[in-house]
Amino acid sequence: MSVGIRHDDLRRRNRAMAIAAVRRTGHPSRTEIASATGLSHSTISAISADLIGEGILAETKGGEQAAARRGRPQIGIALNPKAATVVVAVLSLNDLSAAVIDYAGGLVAEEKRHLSTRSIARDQLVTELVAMLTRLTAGRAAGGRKPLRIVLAIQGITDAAARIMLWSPITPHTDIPFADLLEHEFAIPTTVENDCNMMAVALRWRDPARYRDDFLAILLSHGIGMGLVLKGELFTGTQSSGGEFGHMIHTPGGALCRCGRRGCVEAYAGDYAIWRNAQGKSEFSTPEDDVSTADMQATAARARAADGPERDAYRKAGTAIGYGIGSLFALIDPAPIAFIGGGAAAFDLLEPHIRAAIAETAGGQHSDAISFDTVTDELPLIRQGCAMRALTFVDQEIFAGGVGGLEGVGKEVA
Amino acid sequence: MSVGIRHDDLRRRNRAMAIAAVRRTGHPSRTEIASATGLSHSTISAISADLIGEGILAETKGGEQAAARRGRPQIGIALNPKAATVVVAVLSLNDLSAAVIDYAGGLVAEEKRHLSTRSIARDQLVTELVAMLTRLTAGRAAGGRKPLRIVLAIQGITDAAARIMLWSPITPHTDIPFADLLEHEFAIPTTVENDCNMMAVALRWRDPARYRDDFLAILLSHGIGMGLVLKGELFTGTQSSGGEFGHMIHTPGGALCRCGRRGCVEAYAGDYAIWRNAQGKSEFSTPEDDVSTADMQATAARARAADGPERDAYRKAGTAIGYGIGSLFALIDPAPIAFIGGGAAAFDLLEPHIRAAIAETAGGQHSDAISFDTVTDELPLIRQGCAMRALTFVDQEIFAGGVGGLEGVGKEVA
DNA sequence: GGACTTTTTTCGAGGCCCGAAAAAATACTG
DNA sequence: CAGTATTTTTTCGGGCCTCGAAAAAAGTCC
Repeated sequence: MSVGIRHDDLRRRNRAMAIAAVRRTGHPSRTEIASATGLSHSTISAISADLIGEGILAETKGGEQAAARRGRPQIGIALNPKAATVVVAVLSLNDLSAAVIDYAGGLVAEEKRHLSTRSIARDQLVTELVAMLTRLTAGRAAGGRKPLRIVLAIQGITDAAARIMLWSPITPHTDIPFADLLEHEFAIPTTVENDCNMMAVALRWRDPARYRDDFLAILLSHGIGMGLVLKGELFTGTQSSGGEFGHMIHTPGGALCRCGRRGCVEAYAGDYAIWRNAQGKSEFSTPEDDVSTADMQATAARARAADGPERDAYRKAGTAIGYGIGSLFALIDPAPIAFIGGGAAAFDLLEPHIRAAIAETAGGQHSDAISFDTVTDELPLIRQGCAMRALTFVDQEIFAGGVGGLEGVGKEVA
Repeated sequence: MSVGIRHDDLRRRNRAMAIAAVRRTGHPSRTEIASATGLSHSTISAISADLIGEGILAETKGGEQAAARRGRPQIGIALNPKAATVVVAVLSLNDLSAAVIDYAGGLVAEEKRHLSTRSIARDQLVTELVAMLTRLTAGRAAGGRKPLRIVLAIQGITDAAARIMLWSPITPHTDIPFADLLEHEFAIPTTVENDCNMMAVALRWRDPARYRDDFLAILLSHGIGMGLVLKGELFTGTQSSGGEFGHMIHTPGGALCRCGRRGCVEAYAGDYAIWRNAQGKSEFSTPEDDVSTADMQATAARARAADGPERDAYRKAGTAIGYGIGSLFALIDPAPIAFIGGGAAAFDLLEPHIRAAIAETAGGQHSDAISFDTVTDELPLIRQGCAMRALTFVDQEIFAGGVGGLEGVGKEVA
């Protein structure tokens, strides 16, 4: 149950609003913040004076002046990059990458390396992650302050509290409590997020005009994932990170899915499924562990060249995706979609069948109006999503609270 | 974008919290309200003094004393039934019913009548509704105050703003702006809600222990509907009342649905679909407009008696529902389900197949743990849901604002 | 250089919530 | 039965916070 608003919450919330307005807008003037938040000029004046005093925000000296208008010029206010840093890490199939990001979202340092995630031991996986984060933060800890947040994105399912990786296709190990492990190691608040959810978060920051309140980010790669934003909020399941679009049932009793069940969308549209169909193997044969990008590109090329089993495989994939989207649209109404990942490179092969299938469903009446978009490289998107997630946490949970920024952290160090 | 908290919003919100606590709890003491809302005793004391002074709440004189404990006895605070009335109306196939409800949720007056909704003219439909509401409110307007809210529940789809009936199976007419029509007629704020959503709302009030944050209410009748509560909030589509569970696709290209598409869950599990299969007709034959309750009962009886086409029809229905639920659970994780309506009377015939299908899906791992519940008579549930919806609107939008209750309304009349 | 315009800050007023203390109302106890 | 203990409710003063109005600041325009 939601709880009453204490008097001290008031300032906290309004500070959070002001910070959020700055993060969204870039370098708004006080007047702009006031109108964005609906608060009075005097309140914004007081709050921004505090935030600047605490080193969280900073006035943009000079900068590119807006067209010199009559009247006192506006003073831009921006995030102070030095106010904090956060750490993001992305764990995907056979790859681990991480970065340190400053408070304004700028890259401070990054590292990326190969890791045989499918064969590595459980402890070793954690150790490698800890080691990378240690390397990234070690040099910087001396010069500055400890990062205020770690966000780890993984392909797979997490619990609703974003603390435990419940299951992932990239490793046989399950129920790894990454958040606890990293918090114990670094004493920095940590969450574990689903990669597709982070893609959705990133899209919202990248293109707020297009991806505002309601949209889907669908990952087309070895498996099928989805991040869903509804009414401006990331949609998650009740107990898990949720949104397992790839495991909606397309055909009861149908093709064998990597998850062991039958007829999932993924069992038709995942890389392994397209590959399986293109190779003319039985739909019930065991899925490949991995299909190389080169193989998928070759398959797509053959599908484009001639009407053979490859083209048919993409037809089946598009149909499964389309019906899945149709069923989803029956529940949430149509919304714009971004297709992301390697599979999006073959989107030309999928799109007609996706549209045809959607047209057969409840979302179909506006089938033409549904707009698609593709992004082939998912990693930057995931990383950006993690960064924004981490930073908004710092904004709202730490800096909104008052003791924060350079001052507060400085004291802590002393 | 969410907006800053103005100073005057504070009291408004905390008043709303206090009222909500009373509505949930029945007749809590000030101390209980304080702990429920997290506000201090002094604040609650002030707020409840105001609310009592305005005639919104009232101390429960005497009443059944809680086990006499040491110390000053708690004074129960309850909703003042006379503080307001609301009007609820339910429009379903061939039936129109309406009621006036007092502020404490008690029935003041009701009326119910037959209406040939499928053949009636558009204007006539509205006229009949207006006439019934006029009759119900007329006598009372003299003695008291005008109702503060009208909530109309319909089978079918509304827009997200709950103002327009976009489509309904009970009438060929579409896009009827009921909210505007009734507001114009009565000058009372009105919303139009989906019947299944109201069932879900009602379940939450009836049995909060079982139906708290996440659950489904599935209507099994001529068509299939769903109300969905996620994270304590009614889930609606982005553009419509949403949650068209019955039109998720069960089998691409499958049985002909009433909606004109193929393979929807409803095309297997709606009364008309069960009837069609039981009669041995083609899955592609045009659905009956209506199947009588008696016919459905007879069909169920035959299905129970012998393994024939009737039993098979229920098997297909249960399978479709189960796979639909499975796909839904892939998105939202498993949650308790209430099956409501005439179809729930044959739930014994459906349940094994529903469970078997769910077990084949992503929600399957906990298939046994998913608990089902049935309610055969939907109308009281819909009406209660409407009443609670209307009353909580009055609580939060009117009475929380200060000028309200007997006083304020009295002034208005004067 | 003065008038005008727009942004930002300052200041006093009004509200609201909180904690502590007081008041109220009842049970317990000898 | 009177006094004590206990629990609930109210009262009161203090501290914040937001707001509107007015003042100050910092330019452009003529």
